[in-house]
Amino acid sequence: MATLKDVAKLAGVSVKTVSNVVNGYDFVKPENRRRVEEALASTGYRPNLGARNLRRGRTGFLGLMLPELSIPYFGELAGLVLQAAQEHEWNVLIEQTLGTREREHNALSALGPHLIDGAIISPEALHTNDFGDLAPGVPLVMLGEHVVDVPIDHVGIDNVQAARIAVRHLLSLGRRRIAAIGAHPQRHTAAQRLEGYHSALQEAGLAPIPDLVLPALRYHRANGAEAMAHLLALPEPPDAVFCFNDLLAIGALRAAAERGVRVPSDMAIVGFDNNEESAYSLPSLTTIAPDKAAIARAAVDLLRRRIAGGSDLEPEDVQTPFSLEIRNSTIA
Amino acid sequence: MATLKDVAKLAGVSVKTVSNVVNGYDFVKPENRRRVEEALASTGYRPNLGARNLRRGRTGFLGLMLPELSIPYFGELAGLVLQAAQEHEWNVLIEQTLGTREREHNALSALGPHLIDGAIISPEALHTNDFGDLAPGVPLVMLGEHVVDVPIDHVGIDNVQAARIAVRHLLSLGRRRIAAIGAHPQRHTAAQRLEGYHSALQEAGLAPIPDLVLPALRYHRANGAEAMAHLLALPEPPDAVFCFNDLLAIGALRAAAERGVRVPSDMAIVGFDNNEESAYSLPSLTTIAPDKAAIARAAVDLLRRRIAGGSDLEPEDVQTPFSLEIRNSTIA
DNA sequence: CATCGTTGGTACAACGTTGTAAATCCGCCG
DNA sequence: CGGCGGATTTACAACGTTGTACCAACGATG
Repeated sequence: MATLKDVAKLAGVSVKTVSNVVNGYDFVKPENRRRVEEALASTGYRPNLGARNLRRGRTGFLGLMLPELSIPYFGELAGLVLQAAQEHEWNVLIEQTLGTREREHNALSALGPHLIDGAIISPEALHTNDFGDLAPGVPLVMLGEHVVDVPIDHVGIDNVQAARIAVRHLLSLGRRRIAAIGAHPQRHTAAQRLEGYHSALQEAGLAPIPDLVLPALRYHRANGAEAMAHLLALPEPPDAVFCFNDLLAIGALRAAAERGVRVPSDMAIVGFDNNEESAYSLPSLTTIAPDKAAIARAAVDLLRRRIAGGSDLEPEDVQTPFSLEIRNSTIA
Repeated sequence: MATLKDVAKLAGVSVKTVSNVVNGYDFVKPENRRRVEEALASTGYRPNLGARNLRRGRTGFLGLMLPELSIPYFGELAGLVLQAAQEHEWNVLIEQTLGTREREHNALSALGPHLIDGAIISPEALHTNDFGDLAPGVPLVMLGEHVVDVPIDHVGIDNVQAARIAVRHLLSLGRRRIAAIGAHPQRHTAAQRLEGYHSALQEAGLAPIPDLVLPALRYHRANGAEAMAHLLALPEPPDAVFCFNDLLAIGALRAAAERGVRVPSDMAIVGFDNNEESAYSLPSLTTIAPDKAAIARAAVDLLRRRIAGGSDLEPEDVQTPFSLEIRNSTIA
């Protein structure tokens, strides 16, 4: 593997001159530039990024920590983060936390200060005090969950409002017994979506029915199916369900179909995330559609700002837009 | 950020002694070891991996190049590769090629020799001669597509046999007009699956019907829907379809439903990949299920072998197991 | 008592790059 | 022709780590 030294020897100039050519420094005699470029080409020189970064004090890597790439939302988001990072010549190191606090903790400390210039983390189980001693000095952006009392940049959507809009949509269709699937004791986003759900009901003058609010330990399809089965076994089943993500909704859809419950006529369903698959389910899924590309861009931009600007900036909380994507699971 | 030097000064020993403690060298006086460990803890020392790798000549990174993380198959696969790599203390750098030859080319040359110890690539458009000058000396493992005349390790499944089994299954159900969706002029896997399709038909003594073999430029849901629409517009539509991946099948499922064609009674559908979503579609999708975890492990193992053993090893071609997952899109 | 091996420790160089400061070149002005 | 100033090039150090070679102390061995 050719180094600057090899190229320099071949071209008959100093190492630094080669470095200058490589880095686009202006004042190099045309003759020398030509010779160097020739030598560069003939050796197939590639800069050793490790050495370069050691010297420059940057690594050129961003860390991206998320629960699981196999979850469509995160797969889609990761792809967009990769694109956004690439536009600023960053490579991305992805770490899967599997949603456990321990793994999130590990990921945060393993991607030490020297490995990455900054990190984007989508936490599920992290606690406030996990941030203190970990990765000190590494700029961090949180996605989704907003741990309030830690001064960290955050990107997300207005979950309360989004949930409210979803439920209002169901109300506008005349549904009155509206269930919710996805309550969770620890997850902040779950609490927010629940709040939006409740406030929409209240706006409509409806009393909350505790039996219609179902928890979900995980947000997978199986959990949605299970919850829907439970709802359908109630003496008075709901006529609509708001699921806190699309996977839950897809599971719910299946459980309904298995029991001969027709969607949307007997049961309207709304999801959250707008996974690609949701446009193709049968029926297609009405869902809250966050602007994932905007989230990815905002996260990378916040990191850029903080990496450039230092750590004394006020933490920012960026709210990205979303929309309600109306499909056949609510209107045939 | 603390360095070895800082720790050494604090502990009152030489830099190397600290390095020795950090790296678990045996012969350090207990007293000194204690002092060093104390200093290590109090400074919160983290080794600078860049510098360490510069010194050691390895990077600790694997490259993973695939078309798009938002495609479920690749999202799931990437997650498993991450896990397999993590077991051997490798970090993974993911590069999205978006399936274009140019991007695949770039990815291959950008993740230069110094950035990664080896790469796993799932090519879609790469040509034979793209491998020559790129990343010389970087061990490479190819997934899926098998570019035959390049001596590179390869992991995949027996596509011909898998396709044959899928089509045999349809034949065993009494279907006789069996279509195929996913033919593609360049893709090697497409050719193999087509071959399996044809050979199964031949076994059954059926003549191939060219009109029933549909191409797909991309393997997305939309392409499957489009193809199915086309099939249903034929004067004599098929009674079954073998789709070359699950996304095509999901799209086909939807197009069928939109036209009131019942699956499986009017039309049986088989997919390929066993995406998680396919167990939850309506009806659930019969599909070829590759052992993705085995693929991920095999790829990482091949890389380990080659990184350790040198480049003069014979290229290996590992075939991983698969199974036919029978669900409701073929049997109600 | 000289020698030896083991244990414990150190100084130095090197990995490949780039910033700094200093050296050299060259045309041109006076 | 001496010298000035910009253009061009260079040597050197440094980033943080670890391998190599070497030194020192010590108890045991002959």
